[in-house]
Formats: sequence, C-alpha cells, structure tokens
Amino acid sequence: MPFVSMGEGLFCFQTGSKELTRMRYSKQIDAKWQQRWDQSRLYSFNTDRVDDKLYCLSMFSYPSGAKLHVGHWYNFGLTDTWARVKRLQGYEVFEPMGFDAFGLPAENYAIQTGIHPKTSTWTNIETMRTQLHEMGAMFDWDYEVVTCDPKYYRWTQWLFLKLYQAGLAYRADAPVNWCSDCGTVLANEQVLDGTCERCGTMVDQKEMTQWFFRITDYADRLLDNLPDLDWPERTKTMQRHWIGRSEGTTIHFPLVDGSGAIECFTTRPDTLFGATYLVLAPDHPMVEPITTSEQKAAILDYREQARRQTEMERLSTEREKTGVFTGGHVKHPLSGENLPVWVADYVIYGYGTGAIMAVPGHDERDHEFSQKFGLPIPRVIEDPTTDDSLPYTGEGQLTNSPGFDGLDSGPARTAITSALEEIGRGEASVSYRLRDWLVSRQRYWGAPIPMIHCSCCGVVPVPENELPVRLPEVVDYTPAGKSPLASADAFIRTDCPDCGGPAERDPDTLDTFVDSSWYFLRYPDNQNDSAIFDPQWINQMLPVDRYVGGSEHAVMHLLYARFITMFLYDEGLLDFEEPFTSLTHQGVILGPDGRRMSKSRGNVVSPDDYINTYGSDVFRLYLAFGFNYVEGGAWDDSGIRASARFVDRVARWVEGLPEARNRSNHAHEETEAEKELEYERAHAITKITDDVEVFQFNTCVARLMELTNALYRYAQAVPAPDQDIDRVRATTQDLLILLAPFAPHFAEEMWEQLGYPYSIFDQSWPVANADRLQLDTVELAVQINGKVRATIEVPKDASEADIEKTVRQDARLRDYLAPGVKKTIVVPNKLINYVVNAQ
RNA sequence: GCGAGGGUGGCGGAAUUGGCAGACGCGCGGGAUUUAGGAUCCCGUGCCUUCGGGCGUAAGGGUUCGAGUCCCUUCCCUCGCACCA
Repeated sequence: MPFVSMGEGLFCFQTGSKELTRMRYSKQIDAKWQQRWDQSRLYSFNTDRVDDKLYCLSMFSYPSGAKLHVGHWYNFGLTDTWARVKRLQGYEVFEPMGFDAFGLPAENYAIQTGIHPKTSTWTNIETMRTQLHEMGAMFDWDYEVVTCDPKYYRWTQWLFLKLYQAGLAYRADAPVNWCSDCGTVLANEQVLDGTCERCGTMVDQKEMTQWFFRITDYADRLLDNLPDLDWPERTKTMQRHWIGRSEGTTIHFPLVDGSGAIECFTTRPDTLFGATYLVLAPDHPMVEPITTSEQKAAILDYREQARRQTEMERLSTEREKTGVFTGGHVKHPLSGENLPVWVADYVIYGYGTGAIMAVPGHDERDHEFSQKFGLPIPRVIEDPTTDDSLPYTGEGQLTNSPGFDGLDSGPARTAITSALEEIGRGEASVSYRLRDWLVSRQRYWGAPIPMIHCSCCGVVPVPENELPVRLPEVVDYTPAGKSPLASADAFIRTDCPDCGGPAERDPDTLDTFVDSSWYFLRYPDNQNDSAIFDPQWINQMLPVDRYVGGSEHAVMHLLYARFITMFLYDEGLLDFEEPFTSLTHQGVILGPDGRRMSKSRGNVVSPDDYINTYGSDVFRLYLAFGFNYVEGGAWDDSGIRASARFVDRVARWVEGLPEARNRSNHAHEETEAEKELEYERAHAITKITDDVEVFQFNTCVARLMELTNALYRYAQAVPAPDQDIDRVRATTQDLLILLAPFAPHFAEEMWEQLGYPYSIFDQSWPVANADRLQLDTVELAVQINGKVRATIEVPKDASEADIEKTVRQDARLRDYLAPGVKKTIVVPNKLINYVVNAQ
C-alpha cells in the first residue's frame, strides 16, 4: 500500500460519500494569503537592495468601467509568474502597477451619462485595484502611478516645457479630422471608414494650429539603437518600417520664369533623364503660384475633391490615377528641357518634399499616370540580361542620358547627384516616413498644454513653478466645435507670465501617449514633488529589465517612450538611452469561437466566474498551460478543468505527506526508483528554469505535472517501509517552490500545511543536481538507412564497439544488417545509424 | 502589392548547432473502485495494415547516412504597412 491515500476518505468531509468532491483549493485560500501578504508587506520593494533590483513591468492599462478581462490576467498574471521566479532567484523585484487614466472613453461616457470623467475614472480605478489585488500579483501599490492625477500630469507638463525649451515642441498647421455635423474635432480612432463614429457624417480635413514634438530629429538614433535591443524581431522591423529611412537625392527643378524652384525627393536620381513631368501633391504650396489662369478652375476643383476624400478613398485599393495639369512648367536641371507640372493625389504632401519627378519608364505609378494622360514614356535604363520591358523598375545601364550613358544605376546615382550639387540644383538627402508627433488634442480629459497665448508676447510657456496647470472641473465637454476647455473662461483667462497683460491658456490637452511615454520613469520615485524624478535614483532603478505588453503597442507607445527617454538622456537626466532592455509581447486570448472577444459578438469570457469557481491560481495556471504565451489562442473550458485537477492532485499528495513524515527514514542503497525520481526532479528544475526565462510557461507546467506524476509513481512502486522519505520530502519542497510562481496562493497554503516557515517566496529557487541528469544507461535508437528499426539499452557513453556488440546480439536487426554495412554514424547517447548495401 | 510571422493527431500544444515526431494535457476507448452518479486510480490512443510492415509535420521537388528543422517552387492563414517617390 502506498503511503499516500489515493482518494479514499479524503472527500467525505462532513456528510459522507454522497457529497460532491470537494476541491482542496478555493478562492478562500486566495483571500487568506492575500491578506497575509499585505499584513507582512511581503512584496514591498526594499530600496536597500537596489543593487539586486529587477524592474519587471507590465504595460499599465486604461481603467475602463468593465471588469478585468482575460487579457489583463494573461498579461499581468504571467508576467508576475516570471517576476516571482526572479524573486526566488534572489532578485529584489520591482513590480509596480498604475493606470493610464486620461483618454476618450471617460469623456464619451460623460457625454452620454453626464457623469464627470474624474468621478467615473477614479471609481473605475478603485474597482480595478480591488480586482488586481484578487489576482495575487506582487504589485507594490506604494509606487502606483495614475496619469490623470495632477501630481503626475504636473510632470507631464514639465516634460512638455523641457521639450519646448529644447526646440523640440513647436506649433504648426496640420489637418485634423473634422465632423461638420457634430461640429467637433475627432480623434483618429473616432473615424470609422471615413465617417464620424457618432453620427456617420463624412469626416473631412480642417487645418488647425497644433503642437508637435520633433521626434523626426531622433529618427536615426531610434533606428540605430534597434539592433542592440532584446526585443522581438518583428517589433523591431515594424519600428524600422515606421521610421522608413530612405536615402536619395533632392533635386531642384527651376521654374521657367526663374522665380524659384520645385524640390523633388527621389531615390532614383539615375533615372533623372527619364523625368517627363512633375507632380505636386494637391496641398503643395507651389500649386497655387504655378497654376496658369486657364487651369485655375480645374485645379481648384481637383484640390477640393482631393480634400474631401480622406480615409474613405484610401480604402479602395487599386484606385485609378487622377490628376490635373497646372499649366505651369519647370526646367529639367540637366537637360534644360521644359517639363509640365501636374497635380495628382497619388503624391502626398507629407512624404519627401510633397513633389515628385515622374519617370514613367521606370516607375509603375508614373507609368500608369502617363498612359492615362497620354504623356511620353522614354526609356533611360536598360538591362539586356532580363526582361526590361517598361515600366522597368530594376537597375541597369543608363541610356538616353547625355553624359551618363553606359553607367550602371549605382554609380550613376552618385554621378548625377554630384553633377547636380556642382550646379547647385540638388543634393544627397535622406527622407523619413516618420512624421513629427502631433500631440494636441481638442479634448477635455487630458493634461492641459502648459502654454499661454499673449497678444503682445506671443506663445509663452507657463513658468515651471506654476505647474500643474490644473484641469478645471466644471466644463461643458459636449462637442461644440472647439476644444471643451476653450469655453471654460475661468481656465482660459490668465495673465501673461512675461508682460503681465491679459492672455489665454492653450485650450488643448495632450495626447495620452505623452502621459504613457514616461510613466515607467516615475514609478520608482512616484512621490517626488520637487522633480520629475531623482536622476541618481532612477539611474539605479532603470532601465526596465523586462517589459511585457501587447503587440498593438509595437510602434506608437514604444517609439514615443524611446524618444522621450532619449530626450531625457540628452538633457542629462538619464544615463541610458533605451528604456526597455528586454521586451515580450503576450498573445491574444480569443473567445471560444476563435474570434476576438467583444461584447457585440457575445463571446466574452469573464475571468470572474472562473475565479469564483476555481480560484485565481487555477485560472492563472490554465493561462500558463493552455497556450503558447506569445501566440495566445481560443479559450477552452476543458483546459481549466484540467488545471483544477492538477492542483487537486498536488493537494492530495501534500495531504498524504505528514503521515509519512512521521515514519523514520529507511536508510538504504539508492534504488532505480530513487534514481528515476531524482532524474525527474533535476529535469524539472532545469527545464523550468530555462523555459520561464523565455516565457514558455506551458512547458513549465508540463514539467510540474511530470514531477508530480513521478512522485506518485515512486509512492506506488516502492512499498511504504522501503521508501526514502527524506528524499520524497525534499522533492516535494522543490515541487512546491517550482509551482509557487504559477499558483502562489495555493503553493503558500501547501507550504504551510507541511509545517514549513512563511513564506514560500522567501525560499530559494531550487538548483538542479546536474549529475542526476546523467543516467547510467541510455536508450539508443538503432537506424538502418535512416529508419528506426529497434531501440536498445546501452551504458551511457558506450563506444561504437560496445554498441555494435549489443546490436549483433539483437535478433530483430540481424536481417537488416545482413547485406553488409557500408557506413556507421553514431550520435552519442542518441542513436546509431547503419548504412547498409542495397539488397 | 510590399514586409514579417505561421501551417505538426479529434483538440490545446511539445520537439532547432539536422539525430527515436507528437512531451504534457484535453477528448475518446477499456478496466479497477463505487449501491449509483461524481471523483480517483490503472491501461490504451497519429493514420493505414493482409500484423510482415507501410505511411505521416500545408502541397511538390532538392540537399543529406538522416529533414518538422536547411534550400527551391506553390498554396493557405495571421499581423503590420499600404500610391513612401
């Protein structure tokens, strides 16, 4: 009889065997340990141990009114698992949590219900804190950060001022999404298929003066630092693409009347002699001056048309090219030929110079355009070695290019660029897809832009000592055609800091991405009210060792955060340029139907029901076990029952153990069963240690199950009096410590039940005994011509001759080897492959 | 269209300097225990098979003693960008 009671008597707690099976672990155990952890301040960050610090960060979230969803658990819960392993490995883990609390949803909710964003946001935060607490993560709430708190946004505004002083915040006209029906500006997210999400009216573009951050100044650095980051390649690629650096030449095409020039950026100056016309973007400032009076009406009409078609039009893929001739001409900088200037919307003002030289022979778009409007299509590149029929966009030798014929594309680019530079009609240049960061929002629920507009002094920054510029509470935030703050007189009216005269505050608020671009710098010093943070302290606490969050932030948030960090580095406040050393994106948990969870689809899985039924740890365990962390996948109920079963299986094992502990240990020579148990133990420790590091939680849980199975197997195989109880107990300890990061409450409970001292999280992560992984004999696959024909037992590291001996004795293999062996390949301790002659 | 990632049993998913495909679990089948149900425990479970074996990692081809893994071609899915000059 094994010493563990395998179920009998365990479930008949009160009312006999008719009682439904009682799980030994439940949410009551969660509550018990959460309380104990709080009381003992177990997870308080010990600042004295900063040298061993490990900054583990999950992307903070928006405090929505809905409850925590599965995604939160998946992100926070499993990141916490990793952090707990780090704690057990001796790190002083810093795992803060906070709220990205400004933003549109609260404001829209207010418009619908009349409940003030401040009220709803803080209520939601309160609810979320409680729920996050139930998750049982190691969050140290002493370091909480809430972006809508004036104590926080004061420093967001300070950051704005610093950027302004550094010349990196500037004002410029930019188009905004404008809904004429609602009479308001819309955020990009509020524009659905080119229409207003609220009323369905076509959104059009309106020019407004807005604030920008000059992130483009940092484009090269943002690009150049990427290779050294331990980030998913995919994410780095997306950032690279987003920045979109391309090298080329800016070419000046002089106006025929000599009054100026139009600049075009091109990556293919080698095709310059193939340029037959120029195209300006509809909103290019040169359109008006160059247009002749005969063409004026047509151009104005086309411009108007282009202005209207925004998002909507872009969705229609293969659009036919449209455009209008301006009537104006420029001179080709090298040939002196007159080239007509057109306007077409396939050229966008935001990229390059907003004007192109069209080379219909060697560019597909220009080719299509030329065909439609009957323009000439000359060839200037040829490559006889391939199909170079026009439009040919590859490289080759120049032709019809006086002075450059015969040159290859590469050298030709250099030569033509030099030729242009000599006559002052062009220069090598770099263009980026990245645009400056537009940070103004004509919205209420955000950090006010700390700027004052004075009729005498112009734009004047709010003095630092007057921060924060508080968001006024009484404001009509219903849409009224301008920023809600604009009509809050008490807020707007102020005195100019320079001249003291009457002035107005900037009515806009900052993009919430500004709030979240530096929050990780604030966590460790969140109470500081004399500075954004103490640089000396922050340089000890950062960079973040591991950042975990959704891949939807692969570009925007992560790029902005890097930019701000670089800027503060340049300001001398930080001694690192990159905030996130290592980054992981969790996958997405889909609904049971395999589609993204959403209320409208009715496929939302609520964690609450599962937490109530099974407890937090079973839920966490399932999230760890059921998915590849990076890929995510569809929710499946049966998986969670499997986790519950496993937890119960461990609990039953632990329950059986005290009885066994009372028996004295049976001293004896180590048996095969014990060797196997030790192997499983060492194997589990090794694999879990490795796999957790790469966020491969599913295999970690598999190893935990294997170790549990191994314990049961040992107890069953070895009669009770012969068991090595000390070994069993030590292995159980290891099992619980390995399990603890995945099921913290439960492991803590089991630890206590076995009479070990609080807390399991103050124990050390087990270290595998490497010798135990080396077995005396190994199973070797015997292949004949690459096919496995048998497996044999041989001593570890057996020589080829020894293996041969065993193989020769094997009746199964005799026939296969009969034709004669040509060649033998041995992979030590894995396989032996005999290549035999064909029969 | 361009770029990146992926496609493995009925299901979730394992397996990478090229070396026994399918760990672990779900589901399913059988057995034990139980008055019964539930729970628990044990055994089995890629497909086909004439029981010798044959086939098998989206499809086809190649390199190799040996390929899920490397190379080429094609198909499909996901994500990102999308007239970027």
